[in-house]
Amino acid sequence: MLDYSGEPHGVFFLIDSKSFYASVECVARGLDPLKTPLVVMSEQENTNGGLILATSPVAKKEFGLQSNVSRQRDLPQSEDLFVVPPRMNLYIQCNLAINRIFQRYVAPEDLWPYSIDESILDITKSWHLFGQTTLDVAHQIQKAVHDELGIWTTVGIGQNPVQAKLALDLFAKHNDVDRTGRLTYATFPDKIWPITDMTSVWSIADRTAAHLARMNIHSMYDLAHTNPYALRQEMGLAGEQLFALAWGIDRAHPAAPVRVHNRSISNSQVLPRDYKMPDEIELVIKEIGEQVASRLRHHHYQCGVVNLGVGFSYASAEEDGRGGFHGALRIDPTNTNTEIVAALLQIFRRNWENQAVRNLYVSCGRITHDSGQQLSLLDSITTQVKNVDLERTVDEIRHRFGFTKLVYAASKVHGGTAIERASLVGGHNGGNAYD
DNA sequence: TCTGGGGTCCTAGGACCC
DNA sequence: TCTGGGGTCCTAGGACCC
Repeated sequence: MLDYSGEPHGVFFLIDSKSFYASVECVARGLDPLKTPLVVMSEQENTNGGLILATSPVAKKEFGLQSNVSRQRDLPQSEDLFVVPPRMNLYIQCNLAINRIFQRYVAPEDLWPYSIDESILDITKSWHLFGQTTLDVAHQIQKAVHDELGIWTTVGIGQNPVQAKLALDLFAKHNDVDRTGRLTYATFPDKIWPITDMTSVWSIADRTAAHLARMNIHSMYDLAHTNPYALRQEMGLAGEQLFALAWGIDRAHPAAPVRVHNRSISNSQVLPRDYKMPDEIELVIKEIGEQVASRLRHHHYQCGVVNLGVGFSYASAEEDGRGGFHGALRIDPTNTNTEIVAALLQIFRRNWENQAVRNLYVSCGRITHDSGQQLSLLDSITTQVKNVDLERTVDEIRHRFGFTKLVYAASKVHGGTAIERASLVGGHNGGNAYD
Protein backbone atom coordinates (compact mmCIF):
# COMPACT_ATOMS: atom_id res chain seq x y z
CA MET A 1 0.00 0.00 0.00
CA LEU A 2 1.26 3.45 -0.82
CA ASP A 3 1.55 6.19 1.74
CA TYR A 4 -1.15 8.69 0.90
CA SER A 5 -0.55 11.03 3.84
CA GLY A 6 1.16 13.64 1.69
CA GLU A 7 -1.63 13.70 -0.86
CA PRO A 8 -4.58 16.13 -0.79
CA HIS A 9 -7.62 14.85 1.11
CA GLY A 10 -10.33 17.30 0.07
CA VAL A 11 -13.89 16.95 -1.11
CA PHE A 12 -14.29 17.41 -4.85
CA PHE A 13 -17.45 17.16 -6.91
CA LEU A 14 -17.29 16.70 -10.64
CA ILE A 15 -20.77 17.50 -11.87
CA ASP A 16 -21.94 16.71 -15.37
CA SER A 17 -25.27 17.46 -17.02
CA LYS A 18 -26.83 14.24 -18.25
CA SER A 19 -27.10 14.17 -22.08
CA PHE A 20 -26.78 17.92 -21.94
CA TYR A 21 -27.79 19.21 -25.39
CA ALA A 22 -30.57 16.63 -25.69
CA SER A 23 -31.89 17.47 -22.23
CA VAL A 24 -31.92 21.21 -22.94
CA GLU A 25 -33.92 20.56 -26.12
CA CYS A 26 -36.40 18.35 -24.22
CA VAL A 27 -36.90 20.98 -21.52
CA ALA A 28 -37.36 23.71 -24.13
CA ARG A 29 -40.18 21.60 -25.63
CA GLY A 30 -41.83 20.78 -22.32
CA LEU A 31 -40.75 17.13 -22.59
CA ASP A 32 -39.22 14.94 -19.88
CA PRO A 33 -35.51 14.50 -20.64
CA LEU A 34 -35.49 11.05 -19.05
CA LYS A 35 -38.51 9.76 -20.96
CA THR A 36 -38.19 11.29 -24.42
CA PRO A 37 -36.26 9.74 -27.30
CA LEU A 38 -34.48 12.70 -28.90
CA VAL A 39 -31.26 13.33 -30.78
CA VAL A 40 -29.58 16.62 -31.67
CA MET A 41 -28.25 16.50 -35.19
CA SER A 42 -26.05 19.02 -36.94
CA GLU A 43 -26.57 19.22 -40.68
CA GLN A 44 -23.84 21.54 -41.87
CA GLU A 45 -22.68 21.25 -45.44
CA ASN A 46 -19.44 19.59 -44.41
CA THR A 47 -20.93 17.04 -42.02
CA ASN A 48 -21.59 14.70 -44.90
CA GLY A 49 -25.27 14.27 -44.32
CA GLY A 50 -25.42 14.93 -40.62
CA LEU A 51 -23.61 14.46 -37.35
CA ILE A 52 -25.40 13.37 -34.18
CA LEU A 53 -24.18 15.60 -31.36
CA ALA A 54 -26.27 14.29 -28.47
CA THR A 55 -28.64 11.47 -27.65
CA SER A 56 -31.15 11.33 -24.81
CA PRO A 57 -31.00 8.31 -22.45
CA VAL A 58 -34.18 6.79 -23.88
CA ALA A 59 -32.95 7.24 -27.44
CA LYS A 60 -29.79 5.39 -26.40
CA LYS A 61 -31.74 2.53 -24.87
CA GLU A 62 -34.60 2.13 -27.31
CA PHE A 63 -32.82 2.93 -30.54
CA GLY A 64 -29.43 1.44 -29.76
CA LEU A 65 -27.58 4.73 -30.22
CA GLN A 66 -24.66 4.10 -27.91
CA SER A 67 -21.80 6.36 -28.81
CA ASN A 68 -22.55 10.01 -28.52
CA VAL A 69 -21.09 11.18 -31.79
CA SER A 70 -22.20 9.21 -34.79
CA ARG A 71 -23.58 9.73 -38.26
CA GLN A 72 -26.96 10.31 -39.72
CA ARG A 73 -26.69 6.98 -41.53
CA ASP A 74 -26.70 5.26 -38.10
CA LEU A 75 -30.02 6.87 -37.31
CA PRO A 76 -33.03 4.55 -37.33
CA GLN A 77 -36.06 5.72 -39.29
CA SER A 78 -38.80 6.19 -36.75
CA GLU A 79 -41.63 8.58 -36.21
CA ASP A 80 -41.20 8.30 -32.45
CA LEU A 81 -37.69 9.71 -32.45
CA PHE A 82 -37.36 13.49 -32.19
CA VAL A 83 -34.54 14.78 -34.40
CA VAL A 84 -33.73 18.44 -33.77
CA PRO A 85 -31.03 20.88 -34.93
CA PRO A 86 -28.49 22.21 -32.39
CA ARG A 87 -28.80 25.61 -30.72
CA MET A 88 -25.32 26.10 -29.33
CA ASN A 89 -25.95 29.55 -27.90
CA LEU A 90 -28.88 28.22 -25.88
CA TYR A 91 -26.65 25.49 -24.40
CA ILE A 92 -24.05 28.08 -23.44
CA GLN A 93 -26.71 30.15 -21.65
CA CYS A 94 -27.98 27.08 -19.83
CA ASN A 95 -24.46 26.09 -18.78
CA LEU A 96 -23.92 29.57 -17.34
CA ALA A 97 -27.18 29.27 -15.38
CA ILE A 98 -26.07 25.91 -13.95
CA ASN A 99 -22.73 27.35 -12.88
CA ARG A 100 -24.52 30.22 -11.16
CA ILE A 101 -26.36 27.63 -9.07
CA PHE A 102 -23.04 25.96 -8.20
CA GLN A 103 -21.77 29.31 -6.94
CA ARG A 104 -24.27 29.17 -4.10
CA TYR A 105 -22.28 26.22 -2.75
CA VAL A 106 -18.67 27.19 -3.44
CA ALA A 107 -16.65 30.39 -3.73
CA PRO A 108 -15.92 31.48 -7.32
CA GLU A 109 -12.27 30.49 -7.01
CA ASP A 110 -13.29 26.95 -6.07
CA LEU A 111 -15.49 26.47 -9.15
CA TRP A 112 -13.76 25.37 -12.34
CA PRO A 113 -15.90 24.97 -15.42
CA TYR A 114 -14.26 22.14 -17.35
CA SER A 115 -16.36 21.89 -20.49
CA ILE A 116 -19.79 22.91 -21.70
CA ASP A 117 -21.40 20.24 -19.54
CA GLU A 118 -18.93 19.56 -16.73
CA SER A 119 -17.69 21.58 -13.76
CA ILE A 120 -15.39 20.80 -10.86
CA LEU A 121 -16.28 22.07 -7.40
CA ASP A 122 -13.73 22.09 -4.59
CA ILE A 123 -16.29 21.95 -1.85
CA THR A 124 -13.85 21.01 0.94
CA LYS A 125 -14.32 24.23 2.86
CA SER A 126 -18.05 24.73 2.46
CA TRP A 127 -19.89 21.39 2.20
CA HIS A 128 -20.56 21.18 5.95
CA LEU A 129 -22.56 24.41 5.76
CA PHE A 130 -25.20 22.63 3.69
CA GLY A 131 -25.65 19.13 5.05
CA GLN A 132 -24.62 16.29 7.31
CA THR A 133 -22.82 14.32 4.62
CA THR A 134 -21.21 15.15 1.32
CA LEU A 135 -23.69 12.86 -0.42
CA ASP A 136 -26.51 14.86 1.11
CA VAL A 137 -25.04 18.07 -0.34
CA ALA A 138 -24.62 16.44 -3.76
CA HIS A 139 -28.32 15.54 -3.72
CA GLN A 140 -29.25 19.12 -2.81
CA ILE A 141 -27.31 20.52 -5.73
CA GLN A 142 -28.88 18.01 -8.10
CA LYS A 143 -32.33 18.98 -6.83
CA ALA A 144 -31.68 22.70 -7.18
CA VAL A 145 -30.54 22.36 -10.80
CA HIS A 146 -33.45 20.11 -11.67
CA ASP A 147 -36.08 22.26 -9.92
CA GLU A 148 -34.87 25.46 -11.56
CA LEU A 149 -33.75 24.31 -15.01
CA GLY A 150 -35.20 20.85 -15.55
CA ILE A 151 -31.76 19.33 -16.16
CA TRP A 152 -30.60 16.22 -14.32
CA THR A 153 -27.01 16.22 -13.17
CA THR A 154 -24.59 13.43 -12.31
CA VAL A 155 -22.05 13.86 -9.50
CA GLY A 156 -18.68 12.17 -9.04
CA ILE A 157 -17.25 12.60 -5.55
CA GLY A 158 -13.56 12.17 -4.73
CA GLN A 159 -10.79 13.32 -2.43
CA ASN A 160 -9.05 14.94 -5.40
CA PRO A 161 -10.19 15.94 -8.89
CA VAL A 162 -9.08 12.79 -10.69
CA GLN A 163 -10.95 10.56 -8.23
CA ALA A 164 -14.05 12.67 -8.79
CA LYS A 165 -13.62 12.32 -12.55
CA LEU A 166 -13.30 8.53 -12.41
CA ALA A 167 -16.19 8.30 -9.93
CA LEU A 168 -18.31 10.25 -12.39
CA ASP A 169 -17.38 8.33 -15.54
CA LEU A 170 -17.27 4.83 -14.10
CA PHE A 171 -19.98 4.86 -11.44
CA ALA A 172 -22.25 7.92 -11.32
CA LYS A 173 -23.10 7.70 -15.01
CA HIS A 174 -24.29 4.10 -14.55
CA ASN A 175 -26.18 4.75 -11.35
CA ASP A 176 -29.85 5.29 -12.21
CA VAL A 177 -30.88 5.52 -8.58
CA ASP A 178 -29.31 8.80 -7.49
CA ARG A 179 -26.73 9.53 -10.24
CA THR A 180 -23.76 9.77 -7.88
CA GLY A 181 -20.54 7.84 -7.47
CA ARG A 182 -17.72 8.09 -4.97
CA LEU A 183 -14.07 7.14 -4.79
CA THR A 184 -11.47 7.53 -2.04
CA TYR A 185 -7.86 6.45 -1.67
CA ALA A 186 -9.11 3.60 0.54
CA THR A 187 -11.73 2.26 -1.87
CA PHE A 188 -9.63 2.65 -4.98
CA PRO A 189 -8.19 -0.90 -5.02
CA ASP A 190 -11.59 -2.58 -4.66
CA LYS A 191 -13.37 -0.37 -7.14
CA ILE A 192 -10.79 0.46 -9.77
CA TRP A 193 -8.24 -2.33 -9.95
CA PRO A 194 -10.68 -4.95 -11.33
CA ILE A 195 -11.20 -2.82 -14.46
CA THR A 196 -9.92 -4.57 -17.58
CA ASP A 197 -11.48 -2.30 -20.21
CA MET A 198 -8.65 0.17 -19.96
CA THR A 199 -10.11 2.65 -22.43
CA SER A 200 -13.05 3.22 -20.07
CA VAL A 201 -10.61 5.05 -17.80
CA TRP A 202 -10.12 8.76 -18.38
CA SER A 203 -6.84 9.60 -20.16
CA ILE A 204 -6.48 6.11 -21.65
CA ALA A 205 -7.59 5.82 -25.27
CA ASP A 206 -7.00 3.03 -27.77
CA ARG A 207 -3.36 3.78 -28.52
CA THR A 208 -2.33 3.93 -24.89
CA ALA A 209 -4.34 0.78 -24.14
CA ALA A 210 -2.56 -1.04 -26.96
CA HIS A 211 0.80 0.17 -25.70
CA LEU A 212 -0.01 -1.08 -22.20
CA ALA A 213 -1.17 -4.42 -23.60
CA ARG A 214 2.19 -4.80 -25.32
CA MET A 215 3.74 -4.39 -21.87
CA ASN A 216 1.43 -7.12 -20.61
CA ILE A 217 -0.71 -4.69 -18.63
CA HIS A 218 -4.33 -5.71 -19.03
CA SER A 219 -6.04 -4.30 -15.94
CA MET A 220 -5.80 -1.38 -13.55
CA TYR A 221 -4.42 -3.89 -11.03
CA ASP A 222 -1.61 -4.74 -13.44
CA LEU A 223 -0.95 -1.04 -13.97
CA ALA A 224 -0.81 -0.34 -10.23
CA HIS A 225 1.65 -3.21 -9.81
CA THR A 226 4.01 -2.35 -12.62
CA ASN A 227 7.36 -0.85 -11.73
CA PRO A 228 6.87 2.91 -12.21
CA TYR A 229 10.44 3.27 -13.45
CA ALA A 230 9.71 0.76 -16.19
CA LEU A 231 6.62 2.76 -17.12
CA ARG A 232 8.65 5.94 -17.19
CA GLN A 233 11.29 4.28 -19.30
CA GLU A 234 8.75 2.95 -21.76
CA MET A 235 6.25 5.80 -21.99
CA GLY A 236 7.95 8.92 -20.66
CA LEU A 237 6.14 11.25 -18.32
CA ALA A 238 2.80 9.78 -19.39
CA GLY A 239 3.91 6.45 -17.87
CA GLU A 240 4.46 8.00 -14.47
CA GLN A 241 1.11 9.70 -14.62
CA LEU A 242 -0.63 6.45 -15.49
CA PHE A 243 0.94 4.81 -12.46
CA ALA A 244 -0.30 7.64 -10.25
CA LEU A 245 -3.74 7.28 -11.83
CA ALA A 246 -3.89 3.59 -10.92
CA TRP A 247 -3.45 4.57 -7.27
CA GLY A 248 -5.98 7.44 -7.40
CA ILE A 249 -3.31 10.07 -7.06
CA ASP A 250 -3.76 13.38 -8.86
CA ARG A 251 -0.59 14.66 -10.45
CA ALA A 252 -0.13 17.13 -13.24
CA HIS A 253 -1.70 15.46 -16.22
CA PRO A 254 -2.00 16.37 -19.91
CA ALA A 255 -5.66 17.29 -19.75
CA ALA A 256 -5.64 18.26 -16.09
CA PRO A 257 -8.71 20.34 -15.39
CA VAL A 258 -6.98 22.88 -13.20
CA ARG A 259 -5.60 24.79 -16.13
CA VAL A 260 -6.06 28.52 -15.92
CA HIS A 261 -4.71 30.13 -19.03
CA ASN A 262 -5.35 29.51 -22.70
CA ARG A 263 -2.12 28.63 -24.40
CA SER A 264 -3.50 28.73 -27.90
CA ILE A 265 -6.53 29.70 -29.92
CA SER A 266 -7.45 27.68 -32.95
CA ASN A 267 -10.08 27.15 -35.58
CA SER A 268 -10.29 24.36 -38.07
CA GLN A 269 -12.67 23.07 -40.64
CA VAL A 270 -13.28 20.17 -42.92
CA LEU A 271 -14.12 21.64 -46.31
CA PRO A 272 -17.38 20.67 -47.98
CA ARG A 273 -15.51 19.32 -51.01
CA ASP A 274 -11.96 18.89 -52.23
CA TYR A 275 -10.30 22.22 -52.99
CA LYS A 276 -7.68 22.23 -55.73
CA MET A 277 -7.24 25.83 -56.83
CA PRO A 278 -4.65 27.84 -54.89
CA ASP A 279 -6.87 30.92 -54.85
CA GLU A 280 -9.81 29.20 -53.22
CA ILE A 281 -7.63 27.40 -50.66
CA GLU A 282 -5.89 30.65 -49.76
CA LEU A 283 -9.23 32.38 -49.42
CA VAL A 284 -10.38 29.93 -46.76
CA ILE A 285 -7.01 30.15 -44.98
CA LYS A 286 -7.49 33.91 -44.94
CA GLU A 287 -11.01 33.60 -43.56
CA ILE A 288 -10.01 31.21 -40.79
CA GLY A 289 -6.90 33.28 -40.02
CA GLU A 290 -9.01 36.39 -39.61
CA GLN A 291 -11.45 34.54 -37.41
CA VAL A 292 -8.61 33.50 -35.09
CA ALA A 293 -7.13 37.03 -35.19
CA SER A 294 -10.51 38.47 -34.29
CA ARG A 295 -10.76 36.14 -31.29
CA LEU A 296 -7.28 37.26 -30.18
CA ARG A 297 -8.32 40.90 -30.36
CA HIS A 298 -11.55 40.20 -28.52
CA HIS A 299 -9.55 38.82 -25.56
CA HIS A 300 -6.88 41.52 -25.88
CA TYR A 301 -4.29 38.88 -26.70
CA GLN A 302 -1.39 38.80 -29.06
CA CYS A 303 0.27 35.70 -30.40
CA GLY A 304 3.93 34.98 -31.08
CA VAL A 305 3.55 31.93 -33.28
CA VAL A 306 1.08 30.84 -35.94
CA ASN A 307 0.44 27.29 -37.09
CA LEU A 308 -1.14 26.14 -40.32
CA GLY A 309 -2.24 22.56 -40.84
CA VAL A 310 -3.36 21.33 -44.24
CA GLY A 311 -4.99 17.95 -44.69
CA PHE A 312 -5.10 16.42 -48.17
CA SER A 313 -8.04 14.71 -49.81
CA TYR A 314 -7.90 10.94 -49.48
CA ALA A 315 -6.82 10.57 -53.06
CA SER A 316 -4.05 13.16 -52.74
CA ALA A 317 -2.93 11.66 -49.44
CA GLU A 318 -2.52 8.29 -51.04
CA GLU A 319 -0.60 9.73 -53.95
CA ASP A 320 1.58 11.88 -51.73
CA GLY A 321 2.32 9.35 -49.04
CA ARG A 322 1.40 11.87 -46.34
CA GLY A 323 -1.96 12.91 -44.98
CA GLY A 324 -1.01 16.55 -45.22
CA PHE A 325 1.49 18.96 -43.74
CA HIS A 326 1.70 21.55 -41.08
CA GLY A 327 4.07 24.31 -40.35
CA ALA A 328 4.68 26.89 -37.66
CA LEU A 329 6.20 30.31 -37.86
CA ARG A 330 7.48 32.55 -35.09
CA ILE A 331 6.41 36.13 -35.54
CA ASP A 332 6.65 39.33 -33.57
CA PRO A 333 3.68 39.40 -31.19
CA THR A 334 0.62 40.61 -33.04
CA ASN A 335 -3.13 40.26 -33.38
CA THR A 336 -3.64 41.94 -36.74
CA ASN A 337 -5.31 40.18 -39.65
CA THR A 338 -2.65 41.20 -42.11
CA GLU A 339 0.33 39.89 -40.18
CA ILE A 340 -1.32 36.65 -39.14
CA VAL A 341 -2.68 35.91 -42.60
CA ALA A 342 0.66 36.79 -44.20
CA ALA A 343 2.42 34.27 -41.98
CA LEU A 344 -0.17 31.59 -42.75
CA LEU A 345 0.13 32.13 -46.48
CA GLN A 346 3.89 32.01 -46.23
CA ILE A 347 3.67 28.57 -44.60
CA PHE A 348 1.14 27.46 -47.20
CA ARG A 349 3.16 28.59 -50.20
CA ARG A 350 6.34 27.07 -48.84
CA ASN A 351 4.80 23.61 -48.47
CA TRP A 352 1.93 23.16 -50.85
CA GLU A 353 2.60 21.23 -54.04
CA ASN A 354 -0.76 21.19 -55.79
CA GLN A 355 -2.38 18.54 -53.61
CA ALA A 356 -6.17 18.58 -53.27
CA VAL A 357 -7.10 19.92 -49.82
CA ARG A 358 -9.94 18.78 -47.55
CA ASN A 359 -8.92 19.99 -44.09
CA LEU A 360 -7.58 23.31 -42.79
CA TYR A 361 -6.38 24.09 -39.29
CA VAL A 362 -5.12 27.42 -37.98
CA SER A 363 -3.86 28.09 -34.49
CA CYS A 364 -2.07 30.90 -32.68
CA GLY A 365 0.22 30.14 -29.78
CA ARG A 366 2.58 31.94 -27.43
CA ILE A 367 -0.27 34.06 -26.28
CA THR A 368 0.47 37.21 -24.33
CA HIS A 369 -1.64 40.13 -23.26
CA ASP A 370 -1.98 42.90 -25.78
CA SER A 371 0.44 45.49 -24.46
CA GLY A 372 0.22 47.98 -27.23
CA GLN A 373 1.17 47.72 -30.83
CA GLN A 374 4.60 46.54 -31.89
CA LEU A 375 5.42 48.74 -34.86
CA SER A 376 7.46 47.38 -37.69
CA LEU A 377 10.36 49.53 -38.74
CA LEU A 378 9.77 48.80 -42.37
CA ASP A 379 6.25 50.10 -42.95
CA SER A 380 5.03 53.60 -42.52
CA ILE A 381 3.79 54.10 -39.02
CA THR A 382 0.57 55.83 -39.94
CA THR A 383 -0.36 53.00 -42.31
CA GLN A 384 0.13 50.48 -39.54
CA VAL A 385 -1.92 52.39 -37.02
CA LYS A 386 -4.72 52.87 -39.52
CA ASN A 387 -4.75 49.16 -40.23
CA VAL A 388 -5.34 48.37 -36.60
CA ASP A 389 -8.15 50.93 -36.39
CA LEU A 390 -9.81 49.47 -39.45
CA GLU A 391 -9.73 45.96 -38.03
CA ARG A 392 -11.15 47.11 -34.69
CA THR A 393 -13.94 48.84 -36.57
CA VAL A 394 -14.66 45.71 -38.58
CA ASP A 395 -14.80 43.70 -35.35
CA GLU A 396 -17.15 46.21 -33.84
CA ILE A 397 -19.54 46.18 -36.79
CA ARG A 398 -19.56 42.42 -36.91
CA HIS A 399 -20.17 42.26 -33.20
CA ARG A 400 -23.12 44.64 -33.40
CA PHE A 401 -24.75 43.60 -36.61
CA GLY A 402 -23.55 40.08 -37.28
CA PHE A 403 -20.63 38.71 -39.19
CA THR A 404 -22.36 38.55 -42.59
CA LYS A 405 -22.98 42.29 -42.69
CA LEU A 406 -19.38 42.92 -43.59
CA VAL A 407 -17.37 40.43 -45.57
CA TYR A 408 -14.75 40.62 -48.23
CA ALA A 409 -16.09 40.76 -51.74
CA ALA A 410 -13.92 37.73 -52.44
CA SER A 411 -15.86 35.68 -49.91
CA LYS A 412 -18.87 35.99 -52.16
CA VAL A 413 -17.18 34.13 -54.97
CA HIS A 414 -15.43 30.81 -55.44
CA GLY A 415 -14.76 28.75 -52.36
CA GLY A 416 -15.32 31.10 -49.44
CA THR A 417 -16.99 29.51 -46.44
CA ALA A 418 -17.13 32.49 -44.07
CA ILE A 419 -20.67 33.59 -44.87
CA GLU A 420 -22.01 30.09 -44.68
CA ARG A 421 -20.34 29.53 -41.31
CA ALA A 422 -20.83 32.96 -39.77
CA SER A 423 -23.59 31.96 -37.37
CA LEU A 424 -21.97 28.72 -36.28
CA VAL A 425 -20.68 28.02 -32.79
CA GLY A 426 -18.09 25.27 -32.60
CA GLY A 427 -18.99 24.41 -36.19
CA HIS A 428 -22.65 23.90 -35.39
CA ASN A 429 -25.81 25.94 -35.56
CA GLY A 430 -25.85 28.67 -32.95
CA GLY A 431 -29.64 28.76 -32.85
CA ASN A 432 -31.58 31.86 -31.95
CA ALA A 433 -30.69 32.50 -28.33
CA TYR A 434 -29.14 35.84 -29.32
CA ASP A 435 -31.17 36.68 -32.41
C1' DT B 1 -16.25 5.39 -39.10
C1' DC B 2 -14.27 8.35 -46.86
C1' DT B 3 -13.48 13.56 -43.18
C1' DG B 4 -17.03 17.83 -36.85
C1' DG B 5 -14.69 21.40 -34.01
C1' DG B 6 -11.84 23.42 -30.19
C1' DG B 7 -8.61 22.61 -27.03
C1' DT B 8 -4.24 20.76 -24.02
C1' DC B 9 0.27 18.59 -23.22
C1' DC B 10 4.54 15.69 -24.31
C1' DT B 11 8.61 14.26 -27.04
C1' DA B 12 12.14 13.71 -30.56
C1' DG B 13 15.29 15.73 -33.42
C1' DG B 14 17.55 19.56 -35.81
C1' DA B 15 19.64 24.23 -35.61
C1' DC B 16 22.38 27.16 -33.27
C1' DC B 17 25.31 29.02 -29.58
C1' DC B 18 29.11 28.90 -26.28
C1' DT C 1 37.30 22.28 -41.36
C1' DC C 2 39.98 16.74 -36.79
C1' DT C 3 36.48 17.61 -32.20
C1' DG C 4 33.07 17.28 -26.93
C1' DG C 5 29.27 18.59 -24.29
C1' DG C 6 25.61 21.47 -22.41
C1' DG C 7 21.87 24.47 -23.20
C1' DT C 8 17.99 26.65 -25.65
C1' DC C 9 14.83 27.35 -29.24
C1' DC C 10 11.98 25.64 -32.83
C1' DT C 11 9.22 22.42 -35.58
C1' DA C 12 6.73 18.24 -36.46
C1' DG C 13 4.06 14.82 -34.80
C1' DG C 14 1.59 12.03 -31.33
C1' DA C 15 -1.99 11.41 -27.85
C1' DC C 16 -6.10 12.58 -25.36
C1' DC C 17 -10.48 15.05 -23.86
C1' DC C 18 -15.22 17.07 -24.36
